[in-house]
Amino acid sequence: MSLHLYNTLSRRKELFTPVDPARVTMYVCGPTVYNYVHIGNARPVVVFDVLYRLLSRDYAKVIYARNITDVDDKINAAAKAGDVPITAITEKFATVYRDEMATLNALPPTIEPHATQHIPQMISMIQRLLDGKHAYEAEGHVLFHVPSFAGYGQLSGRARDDMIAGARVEVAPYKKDPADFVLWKPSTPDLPGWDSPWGRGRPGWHIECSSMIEAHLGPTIDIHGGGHDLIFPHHENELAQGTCAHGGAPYARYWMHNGFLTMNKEKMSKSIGNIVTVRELLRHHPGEAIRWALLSAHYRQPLDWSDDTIVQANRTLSRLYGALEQAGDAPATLSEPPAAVLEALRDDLNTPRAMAEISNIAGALNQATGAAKAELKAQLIAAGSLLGVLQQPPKAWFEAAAGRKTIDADEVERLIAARAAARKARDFAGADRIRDEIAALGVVIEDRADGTKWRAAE
RNA sequence: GGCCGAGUGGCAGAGUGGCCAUGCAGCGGAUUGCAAAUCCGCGUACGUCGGUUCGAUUCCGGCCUCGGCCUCCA
Repeated sequence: MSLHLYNTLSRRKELFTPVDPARVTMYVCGPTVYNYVHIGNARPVVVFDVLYRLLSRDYAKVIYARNITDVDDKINAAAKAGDVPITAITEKFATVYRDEMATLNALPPTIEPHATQHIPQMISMIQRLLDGKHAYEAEGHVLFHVPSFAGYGQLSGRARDDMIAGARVEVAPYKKDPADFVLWKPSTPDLPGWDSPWGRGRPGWHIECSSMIEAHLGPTIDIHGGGHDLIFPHHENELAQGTCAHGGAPYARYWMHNGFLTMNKEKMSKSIGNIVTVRELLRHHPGEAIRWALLSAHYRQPLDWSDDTIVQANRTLSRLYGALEQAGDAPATLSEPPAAVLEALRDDLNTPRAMAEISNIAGALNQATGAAKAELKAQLIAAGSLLGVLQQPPKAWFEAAAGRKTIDADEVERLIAARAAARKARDFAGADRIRDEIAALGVVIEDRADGTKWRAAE
């Protein structure tokens, strides 16, 4: 059992060794809850869910935290626009998010900390940064002083001069250094705010994650994950403030970042407007197919999303569920996941390779008989459990597909019975006519040894 | 401009210094009353120009194209 993970910090694959094998810690940046999430937002959730499943196999206790950012200017704007309280926005979308991610078969994280429930911890961390001369107060703001941390820039691989040269925003006049970032900012009376030693205000974005990590996971965590775009500035800043608040102790040992989902080769983003929401996709496709599609490319590679992506994923899953279905009578013995699948995932979460192995198992299962059939079926299910797929009864998969098409099952059954009668009478022309009627209902039938089965056509 | 990543067959997408990826679609065959499902087989795939090598899609260099980050962003 040797897990290798690509570490953004070192820019290479490294053997994973936790600080404490009895308590493995992992933190992934979650959503700011002000709107429905798009399919790109779901990628890290699904990717790190696979990692969580893999770690949970090998370590007795894995603490996985995924935060909810529920204080943010965009939330304030959304509340104002809808003329509703802030919490009406955050509670609604946090619930929607949780439900949607569950539909994608993502296990609930161990902890889902909310930013607003950790204000005292943030104030405490900011105070420590002030005491250590890593931060200063200016015009009601508290800012992290970047030059106070020599290691700044190591995660994103940026030199300070480049950052200053490339800065595309106006530098606030109260900053001692252009790279300094906000830990605490003042709130006007109409905005959410908390009392602090620096007046009524609210936290900056970066300090939220660091404080929640400290509160729930400890000063040094094993794995910190998120989308590629968070490397700079968010994770670079987290790394700086977290390290400085802990007297130089390492903040996170393995930094992992998933690549982007693109739409026509362009980043999917709310500001560009080329987004597809998870909510919309779930109207037409099973969550499991969305999950399969998200895992069909290696997590660090870009993945171009199109209608075809999800259609292909759906068909592939139908083939796999078909293999399980025809093995229906074989008792599913308990099985360890096949070594090849495990090996692929332990090589920096190579999900496409794992999927290729799964396809091979399905092919073997389709041909197997007797004990081999039971064993292969169990292997397929065990392999699927690592990826978070193939865990429902095949029947449920195919019925759900039919359910999305609003098919009259009674009518289909009636026609199948009529066709069976015609076939028995060797009236094949009549049988074929009935099959055309069935096809017209959007149903495909299969004559099998144990009778005629039907499923929804695409 | 700085930093980073990518270019593989009709599509998606792994991987490798010489031999099958895998899936979807297509074609041919087996099977079937006919289908469907399944199985078997098929298709001069590795952006481009050089270099190293007995041999490069894989290593090295140049070039072209595309994308990401540079304080909103998964």
